[in-house]
Amino acid sequence: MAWRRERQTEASLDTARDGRRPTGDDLDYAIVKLLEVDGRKAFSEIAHELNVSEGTIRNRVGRMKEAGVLRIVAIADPAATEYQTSVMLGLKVAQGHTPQQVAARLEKEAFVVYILWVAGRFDLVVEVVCDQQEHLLEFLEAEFHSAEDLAAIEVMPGLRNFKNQFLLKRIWATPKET
Amino acid sequence: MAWRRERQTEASLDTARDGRRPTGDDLDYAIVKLLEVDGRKAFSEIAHELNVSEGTIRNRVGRMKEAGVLRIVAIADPAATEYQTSVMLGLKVAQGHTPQQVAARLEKEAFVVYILWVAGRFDLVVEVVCDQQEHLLEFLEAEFHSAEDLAAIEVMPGLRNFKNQFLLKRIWATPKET
DNA sequence: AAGTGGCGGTACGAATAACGCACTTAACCG
DNA sequence: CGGTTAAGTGCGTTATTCGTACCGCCACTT
Repeated sequence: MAWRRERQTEASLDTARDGRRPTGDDLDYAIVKLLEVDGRKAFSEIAHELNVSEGTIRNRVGRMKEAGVLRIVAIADPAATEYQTSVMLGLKVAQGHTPQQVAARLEKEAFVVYILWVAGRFDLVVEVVCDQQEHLLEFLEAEFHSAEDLAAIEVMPGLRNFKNQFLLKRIWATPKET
Repeated sequence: MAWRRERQTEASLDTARDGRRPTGDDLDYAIVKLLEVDGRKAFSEIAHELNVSEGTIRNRVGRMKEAGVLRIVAIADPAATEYQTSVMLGLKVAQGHTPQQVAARLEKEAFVVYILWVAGRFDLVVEVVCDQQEHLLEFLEAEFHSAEDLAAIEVMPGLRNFKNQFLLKRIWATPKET
């Protein structure tokens, strides 16, 4: 869990009331968990459920949104939504480099929507989504084929997507709100 | 897009006022577009922007949620969230079967969160997410290793996920709200 | 062609929730 | 040990949502 924050000192709060309430990072986590089910759930309700004040929920959610770790969005029916197919890449990391390093590099690229470190034939499985074919080719050339930290690249063009439980490929484009 | 509805008869409404306002299906679509950016946007604001009453937005959103074509959820940043690592499968479809057929079969499985038909070494790239290891093994055995429509399976256990722009792996499980 | 039922939109008061701000508490740091 | 900062809380104000009744339109009935 990367919900770590700095302060871990709130054990006091925990015992402050009977109905144990989440402390520190767990609070953020608990809030997210509730919001994942219903993104419009009232802060006051959440506050009541977690035994904290409404203001706290508001602050935490605001902070998380600000920090970019949380977004509340509408999702239209996957069956009704069409998303462009992408490219799947199977990468073998070159000697002297680590999957982490490569992942760290690729992570920053907007076209890269998914990076998974795996065991087996590849080291990394990466999905790239791009609107225009030209961009894609340029991108592959620049970031993959001419990369020194890769020993082998296998490009598997996406032909059709049958299922995608996550979607939401590029909605993140407009981060500012209100 | 499957935003089609029945009634297309509201052309009258369209011209009823100066600031043209979305008609019929377009209204739903416009609402979704706004909510995709900010899932917590006030109905009253949306109403004002689209030149309809707040109640209408409320009704529409409620109906869409009811119908299951719309969900408003929180999404946590992949980098901050830890989700159990999954298994990536590279599948080669057996002679006499098609990727579509196999995909259609796998699509129904809850553990399967992603299916992509690709060109290259594999026919299908499939991601499986599962809480418990045992379930996963059983599942692989039952649905993949003993499947007749597959010629080859390559299992690539996920070691670590560096980026996942979509997430939302299993949230759809609880469709009802409030 | 009038009657009628259903569906969707609107209006408006009551109930709720969110916001802004001042205040308290607790940790951190010379 | 005070000063400083960051987070949580309480509360009055503002804004939004909810409940409900009403209206208009269309389709279907007889």
